[in-house]
Amino acid sequence: MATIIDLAAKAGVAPITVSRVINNSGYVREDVRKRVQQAIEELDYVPNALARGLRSKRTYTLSLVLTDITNPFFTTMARGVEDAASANGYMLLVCNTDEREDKERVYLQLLLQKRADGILLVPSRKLSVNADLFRNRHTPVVILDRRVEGISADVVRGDSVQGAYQLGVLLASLGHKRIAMITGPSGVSSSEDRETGFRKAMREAGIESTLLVYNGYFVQESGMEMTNKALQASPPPTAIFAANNFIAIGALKTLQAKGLRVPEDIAMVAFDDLPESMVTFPFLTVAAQPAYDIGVQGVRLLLERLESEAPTLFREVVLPNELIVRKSSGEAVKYHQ
Amino acid sequence: MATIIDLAAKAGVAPITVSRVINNSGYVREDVRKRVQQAIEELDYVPNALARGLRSKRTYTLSLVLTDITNPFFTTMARGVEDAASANGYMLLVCNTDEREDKERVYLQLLLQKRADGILLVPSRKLSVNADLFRNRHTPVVILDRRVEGISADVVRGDSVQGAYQLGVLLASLGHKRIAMITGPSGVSSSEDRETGFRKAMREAGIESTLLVYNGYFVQESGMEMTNKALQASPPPTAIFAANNFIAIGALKTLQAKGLRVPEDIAMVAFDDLPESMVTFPFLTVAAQPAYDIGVQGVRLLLERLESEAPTLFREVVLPNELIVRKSSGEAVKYHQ
DNA sequence: GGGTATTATGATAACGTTATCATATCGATG
DNA sequence: CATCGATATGATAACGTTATCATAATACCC
Repeated sequence: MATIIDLAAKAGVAPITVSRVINNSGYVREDVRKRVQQAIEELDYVPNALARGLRSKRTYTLSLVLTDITNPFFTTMARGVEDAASANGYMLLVCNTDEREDKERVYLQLLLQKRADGILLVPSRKLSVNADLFRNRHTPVVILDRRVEGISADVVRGDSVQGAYQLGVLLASLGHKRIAMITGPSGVSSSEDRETGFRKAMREAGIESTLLVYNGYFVQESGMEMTNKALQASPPPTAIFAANNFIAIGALKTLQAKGLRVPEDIAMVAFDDLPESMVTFPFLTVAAQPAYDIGVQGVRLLLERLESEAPTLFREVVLPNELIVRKSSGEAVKYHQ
Repeated sequence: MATIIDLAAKAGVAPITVSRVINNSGYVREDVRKRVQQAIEELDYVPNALARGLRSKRTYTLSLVLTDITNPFFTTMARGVEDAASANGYMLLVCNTDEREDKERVYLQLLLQKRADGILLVPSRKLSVNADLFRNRHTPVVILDRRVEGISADVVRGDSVQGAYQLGVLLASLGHKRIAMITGPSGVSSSEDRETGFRKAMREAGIESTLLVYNGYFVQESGMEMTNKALQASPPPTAIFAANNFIAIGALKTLQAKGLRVPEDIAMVAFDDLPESMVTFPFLTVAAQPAYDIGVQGVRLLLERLESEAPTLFREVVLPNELIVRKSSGEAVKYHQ
């Protein structure tokens, strides 16, 4: 493969002059530039990003480490990250941790090795065992979607407390007194924050004491299991709050299997909307997070820090959710418990 | 950041010995290995993958260029690629082209610059304007999901002809005589192959002359538009074949908006299943492609070529689809046209 | 026309690692 | 004990690029 040395020989200049042409830096006379560009064409030259990165200490690569690439919420977020990155001349590396801290560690180490200019991370746990990887390193990090302790970084996330609170207020206002919350694991901030917000709404409505809470995982099967358990409670809930989209779909499946209609027999609300393109008949009432925007803002903060326009203190950007009321939350409840 | 030179100084050995420890290559005495490993710990060393790749000409990175990361079919395929890559010690770079050849070109150029060891490509067109990028380069390429002309590469794809044929046979056997096919653009092999397979079934059933064909794009909006047009035909179709999942969802939306019930008023079949985790009540009859497996097989062929166990000739792996009959295709039609 | 700023080009070294070749030690073998 | 293969370590150069510093040519100003 041709190198700038070959190009330099062909164009009759020094390698560094070729470098100047490629990078559009420094001074190059117009006719020299033409000669070099012609040599580039003729030799079918492809710059070696490894050598460039090694010498210049900039790879123009960002990396995104997230927990579940099959979840449309994260796919959308990733799209936001990608668009913002590529608009600024950066490539994006995406890694998937399956919510596992060991995989997270392996990937973060690999990314540090590759000298990505910056990292966007959806941490799998609030208390990260991988926080140590970032100490004494100058690779800047932005935390997305969740809070984490022990990592000095900017944070961009949706307002889980507020979104869950709104959904709770809605259910309470519809007259529900016995509500089940099916959520992710404790130790994950989004899960905990949604519980906090929802509890607050319950407390204000005076029905916190009858609240049923089930902790599981942010996947469909877990949604099914938790729903099964919730339905066995006595008295059973008249409404369910699912803490993310996959849990919600699992719940709907279980309800359908049991012959329970939504919202006639039981009401449902959930966190995270599904993309319009994937749902034939949207009917879940949700707190929709600005997934795409979380990604875009994350890149903005990261690039500011790379170009050292950022303040020394770390920032936390909390974006509001949108409450979308559809069929699944139903009408006001007409009966007593 | 610490380098192997620092480590060497600390451990009292030559840099190359440190390299041997890190790579587990050559001979190193046990006590020396221990000393070096301790130095690695103490200095919190992270190898520089840029320098490694530059010198050794191997980056242990594969890249995947696909057309639509928001489509669960491709997400699943990407999962297969990722799992297979990481199981073999390779990282994965994923790029999204939005079916645009200009974006495809930019990304392929970047990947060549980064010296990815191999590329997995879902080409946006059958006649690729970017084929030239691979000539006289030794970066091996595997084409996924589609056929392409002018690129010397292994190919792994689902059998679009067969899948579409099966769906066509099914609809014909149910008694449909007037069927609309809503598909992607001509010039994309998957789109064309599905038309070929479907037409074959129609021909064999003696109803090719009444077939309605609409070309659009593999996105929801296009599915809506094509369905609208199809319904205006005279006589209107009694069944629709959607050539991918997003087109199908668009069609369902339009049918619902018009108050048409599926399958009672009009039957539907489609290509590509949606993941179980995303659909509450699966009811589309589909030809499901082995998306995950396409990814896995692609990596296998690529790695074989990297380790030069592959034959000189290029291989084409065509995986069968699974016909999943659900509600949307309905019962046998009881009426005449 | 002498001095200064701007434009243009290059020599050299360095980024951090490993390929290649060289050399030394050790144990086993007959 | 001479020989040989296995074990162990290192010196040197190279991968392809750009940072840094130096120098030359040109333009500009009073």
